[in-house]
Amino acid sequence: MADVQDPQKPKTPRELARIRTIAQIVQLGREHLALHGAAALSLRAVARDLGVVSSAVYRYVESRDELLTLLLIDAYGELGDAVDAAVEPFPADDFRGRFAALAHAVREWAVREPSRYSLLFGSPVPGYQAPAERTTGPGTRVVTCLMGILDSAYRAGRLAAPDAAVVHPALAADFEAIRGGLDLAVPDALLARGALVWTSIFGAVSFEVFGQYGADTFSAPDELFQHHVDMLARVAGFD
Amino acid sequence: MADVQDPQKPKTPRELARIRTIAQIVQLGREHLALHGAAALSLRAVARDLGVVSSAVYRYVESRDELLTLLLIDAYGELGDAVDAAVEPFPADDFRGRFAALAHAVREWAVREPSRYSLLFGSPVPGYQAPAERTTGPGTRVVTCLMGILDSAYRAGRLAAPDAAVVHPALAADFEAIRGGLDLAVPDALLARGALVWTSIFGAVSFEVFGQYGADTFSAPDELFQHHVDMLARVAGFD
DNA sequence: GGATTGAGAGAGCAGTGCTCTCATAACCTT
DNA sequence: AAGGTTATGAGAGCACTGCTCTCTCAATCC
Repeated sequence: MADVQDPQKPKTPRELARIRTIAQIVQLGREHLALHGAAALSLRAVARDLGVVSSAVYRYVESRDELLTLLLIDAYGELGDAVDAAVEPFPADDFRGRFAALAHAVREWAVREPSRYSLLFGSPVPGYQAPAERTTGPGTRVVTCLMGILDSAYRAGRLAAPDAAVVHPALAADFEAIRGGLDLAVPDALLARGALVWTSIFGAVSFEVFGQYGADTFSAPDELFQHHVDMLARVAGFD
Repeated sequence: MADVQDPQKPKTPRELARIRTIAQIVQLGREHLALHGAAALSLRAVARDLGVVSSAVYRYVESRDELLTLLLIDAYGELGDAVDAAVEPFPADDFRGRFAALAHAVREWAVREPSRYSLLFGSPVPGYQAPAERTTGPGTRVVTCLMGILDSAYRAGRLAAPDAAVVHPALAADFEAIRGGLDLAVPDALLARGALVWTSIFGAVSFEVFGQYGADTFSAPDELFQHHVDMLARVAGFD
């Protein structure tokens, strides 16, 4: 039997049909997610839209949580693509520009896809725990990109020196692991600054998307975010 | 009939019993919320714990959303109390200390009550819209406290001057409204800095509570947050 | 004491996730 | 091409959800 793991699988028709059906389910799930939100995502409703009885869907998707995981990966991928596409046009040495592009790309995607952003960065769906081994890869694309920009700027000598604040020794090992994992050169203090900037971007986006600012507190959210990004670029140490 | 609005209502026994029952329902809801999370909050389960059939609960609580609103207000109140209690012991002119106390109080409450923190600052529960007129009051206690600290520091001349970044004119009206509403004196640029610090604190707390940092990326989350607060105090302009 | 009213029970509707069995059609092998 | 295998979908069913309705009864008020 030749069912050793050959990378070029011949794909029987049945396998192809299966893949197509799963893609349809994910697509429908994506629409339901965008329309009604994560917790309202119903396998039965997806089945109805697929023109099939609910139990049939379980042939393709193990459970509702499994579908959520698929949609999670799907959304992480799109966000990562959006960020990459926004950063790429800027010259490699325009660190500030790339940083600002990243931040605005995150925000724009979040505003465009609030339900999917909520799935990624909102409160965890109750009873659902994302399987780390399948989601950490796509889930770390944005922070990897951000840290890459910081690191390049540091290597180019274009990142302001760390301020007085000393990084607590208990964090040294963690930072060293991050540095190793992402192949970075930035010292601890700058890495900590990067982490703060990272959380701040998502804090600002989440406040806006989740409506924490209040109904009509800010009539010009674009300009508010722009200003935040300006300040964060300064915090990060760009030029 | 003397049912004009007299502030000292005599409280008939029935009214008292009703209030007691509602308090019991909220208490049970709080426990369910803490244990199983917001979306898993079930009126039927609360009814079971109350030793009563589900329809009976509807005599006291209009709907599941109504119960969520009660729990929302409840949680906002507790968070506000925690923050106030943490800030209060510091001398009125130790602005940096009060600021740090506020930040740590938020984080500690969030870590202690992740489900309730999620209800307040996580993705909105699907299909549920918090009634602004009942939640904005308790919901703004923390930011009011923060802005109060900033404002006091500013009035005392203990807040660093704003950096070069110019605040976009489109934001002027919004900032003016906030200033008026909270009776503040801080100029736009410092208010914007305050907003950034505010979102950054909650961004960092949310990342930690919602597990966005990754499973065991940081072995010393306390020290990481401490460092973030140090940096944010600098950003805010304390001393 | 009698009328009123509020509380709880119970049935019921429409929806959910998920499991099971059964028939059938598509597929692969000989 | 025939026959065995298997993936697929249907349907029933269980336990749960929110919520509505009606009915009964006891507590309260006058």
